[in-house]
Amino acid sequence: MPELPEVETVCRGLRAALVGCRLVRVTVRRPDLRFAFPKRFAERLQGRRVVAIGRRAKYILAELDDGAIWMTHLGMAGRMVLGSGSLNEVGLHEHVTIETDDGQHVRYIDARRFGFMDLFPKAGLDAHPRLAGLGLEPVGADVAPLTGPVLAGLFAGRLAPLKAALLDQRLIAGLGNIYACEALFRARLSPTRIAGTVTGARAARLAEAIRSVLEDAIAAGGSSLRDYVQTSGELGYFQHSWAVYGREGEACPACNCDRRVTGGINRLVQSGRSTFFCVKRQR
DNA sequence: CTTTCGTCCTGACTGC
DNA sequence: TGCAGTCAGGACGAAA
Repeated sequence: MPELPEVETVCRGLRAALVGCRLVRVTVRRPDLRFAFPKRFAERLQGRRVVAIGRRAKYILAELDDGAIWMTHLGMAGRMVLGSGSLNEVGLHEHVTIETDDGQHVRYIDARRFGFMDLFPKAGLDAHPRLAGLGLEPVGADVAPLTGPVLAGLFAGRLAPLKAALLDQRLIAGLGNIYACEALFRARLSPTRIAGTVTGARAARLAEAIRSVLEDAIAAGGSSLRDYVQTSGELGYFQHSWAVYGREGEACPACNCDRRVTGGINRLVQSGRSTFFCVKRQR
């Protein structure tokens, strides 16, 4: 489910509901998500008040009143679902349940168990092994804007295909497979182009495309793939705005070329991931 | 150093 | 309808 826009959507839902609340009961049902929970996770979380909730790349970071950070990564299929009232049924794959002092609860549901949680002192935030190597944050009010020259600087000298460079979290943090494809389409750049050749006007187009596709997706509440839902249980709807992702064989929505003219949306596999692109428009 | 590949896990979908 | 095979949003760690 979650790339940056979906994580941001979940973050906003959690922030609105949980900031100011005390976490009065924490139940962990499976100790074996992607990584083991830290020692005494539930006991340490229990009784803490949530001070703030933010996001770095695809990580949800909740600051607690004892100076700790509660980190959640949703992996490929993780969901945070808010509710209130009785908790008589435990859902399938509901690995963590947290109840608050004002009668709400948040359930962490993750069929594939690729997600994980951590709990550590805020002083160690910048040095956290999952965060320390992350690259630029592409959107957000409190980050330096991603510009063409900045992007060109990141890619300078890189021989990797552009698509692979976009997925490299050490360069730009938070882009995933879907939005990397969509950004390349908006920027009219080929996914197979050598990353280091993206300079000048091309870099400016790509920087703008990355920002705009992420912002548009956040505004739409993210993309719903299979069972993705927001914390409220509502569906995001940006998947209807995908121009190329999952559209192999269709005509290009921008130039309308299709297979009869050896164009249209093609699919190829790059470093094990599907890439969708218009062979005519993206160069 | 850079880059690719296999891997973790379950569920949904496709095609026979 | 059943069943085997394929694929999926991420990211780590081994290997080349």
